[in-house]
Amino acid sequence: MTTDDTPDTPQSFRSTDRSLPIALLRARETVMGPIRDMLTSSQISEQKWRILRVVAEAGPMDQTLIADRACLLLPSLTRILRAMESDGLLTRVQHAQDKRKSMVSITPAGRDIINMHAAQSNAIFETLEAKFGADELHRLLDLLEKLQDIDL
Amino acid sequence: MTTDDTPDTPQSFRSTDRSLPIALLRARETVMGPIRDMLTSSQISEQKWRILRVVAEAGPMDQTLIADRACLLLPSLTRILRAMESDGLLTRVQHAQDKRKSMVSITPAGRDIINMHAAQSNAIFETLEAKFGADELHRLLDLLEKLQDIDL
DNA sequence: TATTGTTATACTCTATAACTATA
DNA sequence: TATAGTTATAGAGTATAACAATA
Repeated sequence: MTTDDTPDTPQSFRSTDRSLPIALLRARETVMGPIRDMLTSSQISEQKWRILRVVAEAGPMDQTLIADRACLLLPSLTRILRAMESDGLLTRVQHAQDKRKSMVSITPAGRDIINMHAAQSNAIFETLEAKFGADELHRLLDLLEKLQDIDL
Repeated sequence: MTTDDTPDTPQSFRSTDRSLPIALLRARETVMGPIRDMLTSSQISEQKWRILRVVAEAGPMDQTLIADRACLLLPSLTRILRAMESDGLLTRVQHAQDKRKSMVSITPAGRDIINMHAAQSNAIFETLEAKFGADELHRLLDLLEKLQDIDL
């Protein structure tokens, strides 16, 4: 067939640069480079780092909320929290009213991990601000914050 | 000590909403929700989907470049490409000049997978455009594209 | 009945190093 | 010597379902 309504190579897709999931992933890989170097030195995985940041920020919270804020599934979180509790970075106590829940808090040792990386983490952010542009960086963060709340 | 220059709970970190790696991850999770539903129905992993998109877009390319564009490590890529080749979605041929390289191309069957999801994928994008705002979505994509190229 | 969290299981991806072959 | 890709291996995360305790 020389005439064909369904060509083999249709122009039906955006370039991957304009694919939001791929663009978000590539951008994240760029930013995570120096963060990974930082975390490798203290044997903390990216997931544990997110959990520490989330719990340090919002105080005692239940696991369903941690899973949501740190982008982890509950079964993964169960395993990771068990390890972090046994390393003394977090504590879990049963909720007084709703005994199904366990409330997770950060310990001083957990906070030490965060403080230990505060200077380096802020330096990475400042470098990014300088190279990317402070205005654009904050505009990007605004847009990402808004995107998180879209219901698809 | 009642006076202490290094408080236990220093305000030294941005909120996680303003942490670029976490914000990028949360935003991506939001967008990936419907995409995951779509891919589950055809048994294609996110990684395979990225590889198909990248290779379909740029034609025959070597594996190091695919790894870069699809955000995968070479050892992971080796395994995934072996499976995809055996499923008939891609072909690999040794580069004529540089015999260390193997050039990867998409097959008609691979392109079928892409075409099969084109309508649904575009519908997801259009929903997003409607809910998020077309202008802001394109501004976000511009910023992400710029961020990918920052050297940290 | 629904929700919170755990366990079980199979699979996949990650990360690193060591290796082959080619340049 | 350096690069492209493979293999090996250990570890970690993902995804789903089934389950116990509690609401």
